[in-house]
Amino acid sequence: MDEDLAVFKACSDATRLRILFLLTERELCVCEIMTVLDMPQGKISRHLAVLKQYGLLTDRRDGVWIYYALARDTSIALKYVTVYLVSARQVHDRILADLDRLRGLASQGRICVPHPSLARLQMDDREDTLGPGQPFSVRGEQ
Amino acid sequence: MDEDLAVFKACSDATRLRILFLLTERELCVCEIMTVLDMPQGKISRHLAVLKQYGLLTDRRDGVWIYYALARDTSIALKYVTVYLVSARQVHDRILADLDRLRGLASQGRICVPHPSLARLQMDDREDTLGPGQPFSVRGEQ
DNA sequence: TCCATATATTCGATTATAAGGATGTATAAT
DNA sequence: ATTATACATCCTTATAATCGAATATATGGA
Repeated sequence: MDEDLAVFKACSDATRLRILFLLTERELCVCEIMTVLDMPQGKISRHLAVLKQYGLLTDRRDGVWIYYALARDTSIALKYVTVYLVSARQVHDRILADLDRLRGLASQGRICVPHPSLARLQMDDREDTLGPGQPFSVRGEQ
Repeated sequence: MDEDLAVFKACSDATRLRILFLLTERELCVCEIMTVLDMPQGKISRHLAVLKQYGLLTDRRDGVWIYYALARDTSIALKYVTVYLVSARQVHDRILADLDRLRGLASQGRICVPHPSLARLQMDDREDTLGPGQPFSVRGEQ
């Protein structure tokens, strides 16, 4: 219950919501997020700390970089919020633009890019939480 | 997107979350909610106003009473939050207790009770948003 | 050891949110 | 008309969240 409340508090900020949407793509380090969102580093770090404290994120250090990823199964609310994120990411223009920028950055290799062997989370697994025939279907992407 | 954010803001308060859980049972008037939650009327009214302003609730006047009900299909986030509410309401002790008190009140006829012909929302319809075999299945209740 | 980079944290100011309590308003009954 | 009920709203205070800017920490390499 309190964890569920924490999930909604974590999601009740526009910047944090955009970060969460980005993290449905794959795990990301701070510099990738701040570049995509074009926001100062301190701001991103603070929001990541909030998200982690509320149990939505895990982090993993790889040398200088710290990669953040969506946590799994830490609360009932997070389960449904994750399904929401995966389903809604192709609906909102701003999120689509964010994801485009993210993919553009990675392909240009302009900033730190995680080792492909380590950086992939099978986020698409989480579609399975929804039954077939959903209005905001995830199939057909990528 | 902004509507989605509004939904999460609306849910990021313990009192409002408890109100939303209560409203998965059926539409309710203010006096029912304040009695079940044992909170002052002004506080409940203010939270209901917030929920309505954020698009989560509809209201309907019936004489002296104003009945609030969960809105439907006003945003993507609300769709998933509603599924969450229906699925999680039998998991959290505090929510179970709230719902028990609500049913107890109604059966004792101690406070205003909506006309049965008007007061029912087919909230169980919303289970259909989830596929079968969910961890927090709704089937088996009532 | 010294430096550059990536990230975290602190500080102070601003703004947002929530609560209690008092008051206002509509409705219904007498 | 008056009164009671159900609800909304305003005001004030207290607390918490957010931000920009600056500073601190940790890592890896020269």
